[in-house]
Amino acid sequence: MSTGNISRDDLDRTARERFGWDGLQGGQIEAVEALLGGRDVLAVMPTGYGKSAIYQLAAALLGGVTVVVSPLIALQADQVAGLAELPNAPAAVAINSSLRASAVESAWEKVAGADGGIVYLAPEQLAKDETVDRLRGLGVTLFAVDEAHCVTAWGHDFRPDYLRLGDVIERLGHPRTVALTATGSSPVRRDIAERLHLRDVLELTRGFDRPNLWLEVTRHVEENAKERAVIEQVVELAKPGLLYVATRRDTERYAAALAEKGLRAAAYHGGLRAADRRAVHDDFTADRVDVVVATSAFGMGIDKPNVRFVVHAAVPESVDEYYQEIGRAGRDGEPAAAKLHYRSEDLGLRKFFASRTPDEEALRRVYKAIARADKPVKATEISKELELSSRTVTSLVNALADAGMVKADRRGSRATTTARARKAAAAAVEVMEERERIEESRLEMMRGYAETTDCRRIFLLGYFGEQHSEACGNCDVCRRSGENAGEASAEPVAAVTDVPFAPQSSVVHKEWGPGTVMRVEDDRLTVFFEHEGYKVLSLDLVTENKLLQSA
DNA sequence: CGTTTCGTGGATACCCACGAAACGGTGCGGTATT
Repeated sequence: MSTGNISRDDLDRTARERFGWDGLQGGQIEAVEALLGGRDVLAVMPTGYGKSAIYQLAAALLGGVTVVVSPLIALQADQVAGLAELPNAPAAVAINSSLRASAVESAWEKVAGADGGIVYLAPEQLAKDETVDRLRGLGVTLFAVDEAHCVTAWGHDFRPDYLRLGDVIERLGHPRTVALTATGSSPVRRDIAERLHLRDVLELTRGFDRPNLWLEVTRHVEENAKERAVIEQVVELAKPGLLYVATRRDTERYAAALAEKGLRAAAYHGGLRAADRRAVHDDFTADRVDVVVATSAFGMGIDKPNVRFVVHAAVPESVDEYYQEIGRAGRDGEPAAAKLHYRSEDLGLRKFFASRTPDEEALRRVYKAIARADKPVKATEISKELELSSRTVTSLVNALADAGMVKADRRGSRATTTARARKAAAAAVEVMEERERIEESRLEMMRGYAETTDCRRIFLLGYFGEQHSEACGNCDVCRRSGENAGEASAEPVAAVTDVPFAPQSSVVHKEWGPGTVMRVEDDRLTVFFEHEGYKVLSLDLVTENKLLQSA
């Protein structure tokens, strides 16, 4: 099929005739046009905005084989089922470990047909040479990465195959690539674009501000008092809603407490059996429960319009994650509440999850084991030989790879330098420490949100690189300042002008190196430094000591 | 980093105080076992 001269009418017609969609939104049209024109696309749009339509429509117009990388097998199954119901949508299959060998064969045959089709794969499938070779044989016309923030959030030691998607894209001859996510601050977006090796990328951000969400933070000193307040609040709020907690045990505890108050409450976490998870998901979708009490496992693929609240009993790991989680409320545009219960002690658990205390000794041993072999060494071999857990080895190998000391793929790891073990380990330690600094700075920004004395929406949008100067009037801070002024409307914050460093501009710090200005206030700057993470700088000190140069 | 659980010592209180140790999130795939 021709890719050069497709008009918007053609797009609309295809959307209607093949998918049964009534109309396309602005960002969707631009994204599809860019893909047809051969550009890569990074689309940042909320769930429910129609991100999947972008690659589905492009797949139909381009023909051939489209690969969709998606993190959860359950989501893939839903997408495949959804496409199967449409009159003339492309053939779609999901290939994963639940299929028998014969089912895998017939799935491949289905997309190898004349019109091609869509193959949903988890990144782990693409880590196998067999899968990549097969795709190369078929010829991939479009590569889509759904929930693309997983590349940064999950790649380093949890699901390392995310980090290797960039290489997979290269090995497939770099077909046009689209990355889709519902949230992502600009450092996250940049990381996605870099890790996936996106080229000539069109970045589209749509539907970011959510003015119908009421934003509120309640601070607590005592854990018990916090728990009581959370339960009382959830009982009061209009249903249905979501309560996010920090641990699996808390999901059970809070759900039991809410049930005792007469609510239909269900606990949800990653440790539940697949069937139970599915049941909670379905019950929530069908309004058979009032509240789901969940860890961060609950959320992806939830597209429910009438969620009236998202309450957090503890802080999540970053503002990126927080925004993603509260974004599940009020999709219907009606008023909804995003309420955070904050104890500074709760940051401790997140700090623990972010900690990556590098073991230099273990790094040296791992590097030696890789360097002395004359062929690639697998993580499991290293793990056995050195009596380290495979998780530990994976994380150490990834650090060595990020430091440029080894090259890792599915066959195993090879040394790429002749550096001595001591030097290689030191470089990897530096990488791990840098990652920990960045993670902790992201957490510090979450503290910043919880403790801010300014309009919460200005803070959130500023974190995502959108400079707003007018207070929103729909958060607890604005309401309080409105009351103090004896006025209904909040005091507008003075617009910041005449600042030498504009938001999103690139700068270089004397000590911390390159960074991007995220937010400008009248007396301070928030800058994201590539190797340090977020830092808040006093504007006076920056000016006096010439700490920052424009880059 | 903070909270909960466990073990011990000392006490005789219908077990308490204290310190050490354990635990804490996100999912894929493939193999072994019913």
